Amino acid sequence: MPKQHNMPEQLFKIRHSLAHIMAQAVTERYPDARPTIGPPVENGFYYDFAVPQPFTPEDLAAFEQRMKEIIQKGVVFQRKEVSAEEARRLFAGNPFKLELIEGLVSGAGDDMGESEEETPDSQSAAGNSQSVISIYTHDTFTDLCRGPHVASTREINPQAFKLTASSGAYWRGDEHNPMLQRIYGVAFETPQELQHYLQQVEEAKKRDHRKLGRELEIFFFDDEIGPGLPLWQPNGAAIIEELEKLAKEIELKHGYKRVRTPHVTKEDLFLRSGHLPYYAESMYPPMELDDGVKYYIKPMNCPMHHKIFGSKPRSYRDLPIRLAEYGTCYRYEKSGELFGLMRVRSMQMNDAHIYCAEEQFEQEFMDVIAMYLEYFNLFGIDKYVMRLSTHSRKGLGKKYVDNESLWLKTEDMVRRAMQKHNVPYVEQADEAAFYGPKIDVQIWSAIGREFTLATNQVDFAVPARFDLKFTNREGKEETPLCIHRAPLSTHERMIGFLIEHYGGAFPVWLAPIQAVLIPIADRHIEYCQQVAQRLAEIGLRTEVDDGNDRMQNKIRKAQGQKIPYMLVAGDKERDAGAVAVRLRTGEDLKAMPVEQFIARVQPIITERKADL
RNA sequence: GCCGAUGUAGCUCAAUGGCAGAGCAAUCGAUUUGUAAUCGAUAGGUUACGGGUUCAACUCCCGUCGUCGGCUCCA
Repeated sequence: MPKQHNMPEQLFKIRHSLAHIMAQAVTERYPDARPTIGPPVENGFYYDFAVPQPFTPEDLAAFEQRMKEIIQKGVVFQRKEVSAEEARRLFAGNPFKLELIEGLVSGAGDDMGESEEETPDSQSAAGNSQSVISIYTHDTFTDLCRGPHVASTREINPQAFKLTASSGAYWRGDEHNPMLQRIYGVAFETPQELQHYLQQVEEAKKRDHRKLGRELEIFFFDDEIGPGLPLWQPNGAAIIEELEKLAKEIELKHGYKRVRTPHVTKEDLFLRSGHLPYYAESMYPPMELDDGVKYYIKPMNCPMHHKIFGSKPRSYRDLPIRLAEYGTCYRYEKSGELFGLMRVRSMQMNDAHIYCAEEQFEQEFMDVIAMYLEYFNLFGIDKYVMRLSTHSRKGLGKKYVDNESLWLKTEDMVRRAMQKHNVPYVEQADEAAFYGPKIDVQIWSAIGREFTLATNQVDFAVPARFDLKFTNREGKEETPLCIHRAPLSTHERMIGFLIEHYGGAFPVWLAPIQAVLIPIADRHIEYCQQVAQRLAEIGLRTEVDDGNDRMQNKIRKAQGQKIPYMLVAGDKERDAGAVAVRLRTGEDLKAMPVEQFIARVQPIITERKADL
């Protein structure tokens, strides 16, 4: 996603000006530091510096203090337009600024670090010759900048910002470029808004799936097993089972057939698919057998499914053919990219491949979109963005299959299908798969990191590499299109997301433990076990808390585990064949016969309702 | 992979070069309780791992591994 600057004008100016003030503080303390770019961003701002030594936490505290002093002086920001020569002279000691100036001169970009839209054809030369170079000066500091800025630092509340972090960042976001040091700040108009934001961040940390996953005993990582390789505890496995059950039901309804494929395969398969050598760095290294044949652990399932499609002659009458598998894949993600369950090295994908004729494409593609919406509606997921990810011309032959007309054609197919069915989406160039455009569903983790949850991809290239064919109406051989889709993402990312989405309080059908039986005294344990047995008969995941705690503490523990139903049983309930039902919301439904509880719960589970 | 921070009991955290501790969890005992913490006792550690400095290292230094915050990348 590009950085969106849809914040109010004044806030934009405050944040942008704070970035300049920070640059002043930094260059005062470290005259060797070379400021590069420093834009406002969501919730604040950052500035990247080229420095000989990375900043320390003490540096940040000192910068923040100095910034407050500068703000309190009430200095003004002054804009001045300069010629290219003057700009070059002013920033002669700063190669990064000089690069920016050359960019401005050639009309390629600005000091916000944003590249202009990649539309070389439509781009007239108009902006180039007359691009304005402006500088802003406040106090002792002058920066190359488009602006706008506050008129005076009196518009900035010195108590309404905070420097939060420093980290490395590559110049212009390219890992082949030198690494700069970035300082992040958060900033608002008032101290109250800052406090509110900081509190929100604290609240979000409580929903973090890494924290909840441990507390709720859903999954964990172990040093001896390896980074990015989660172990699913019984609670996590219960969630997985439910998701697979859901997927199988829905996919059956949508005409999918289930297949199973091996986890390892000869190198030849991935050479054929084109993943090797291109994708090799994201794959676990091969194992070489005695005869010198290399085998890889699969990073995706598609080539295997292609083989199944190609295993016999296909007629147009057979299409579309939809092959589904919860395939287990392994990807050697770079160590620094791992992130709890959201980014792992072993994963189980809600994968399927749909082979269809071109005239069937729209219906198949939209059926997948409908499936997404069906799932999202079920989970109550509404904070997502559907993104049409398209190719870029400069990536043709490198990141993307080199066939521009097919790209344009398939992108248009997707675009028209989405528009015709009124599904909102945004478009993002240069994010496509190497074999075709796709609809990605973007979501955000509790701490605000963006991920692709589900994906729906067009593949106009790989079926041909596998010589996939069907016989069309005219008796001629034709290559099918392939749709790769994963509406439920991978178990790992989906469950990571769902933990945060529900804050650990899963709907009953997904809850790892659906009801806990709480005996009031030891003499009620046996009765509780009988009830638990009965509940197990209808498929409820139940436990009896026969521990030595008092009932109150058992409730507290169940509450902490976010178990939907707490079923309390004492003398009265035992004698009446009843349980006293307490919901995790705190609501007390009082005693009811066990069969009445079952009658309440069963439809909630089978219909996968959100309520308790 | 890169930059930085960080790693103490299952979990959350103390101990700033001088005997490694607390709360929760666990185990045992007592209690038998009516809707968010009953009481007591016990056990739990080669302070991530490997080197080094020092009379003495959880503490200082170096390396490895993991984790966290970013960058890059992605289901």
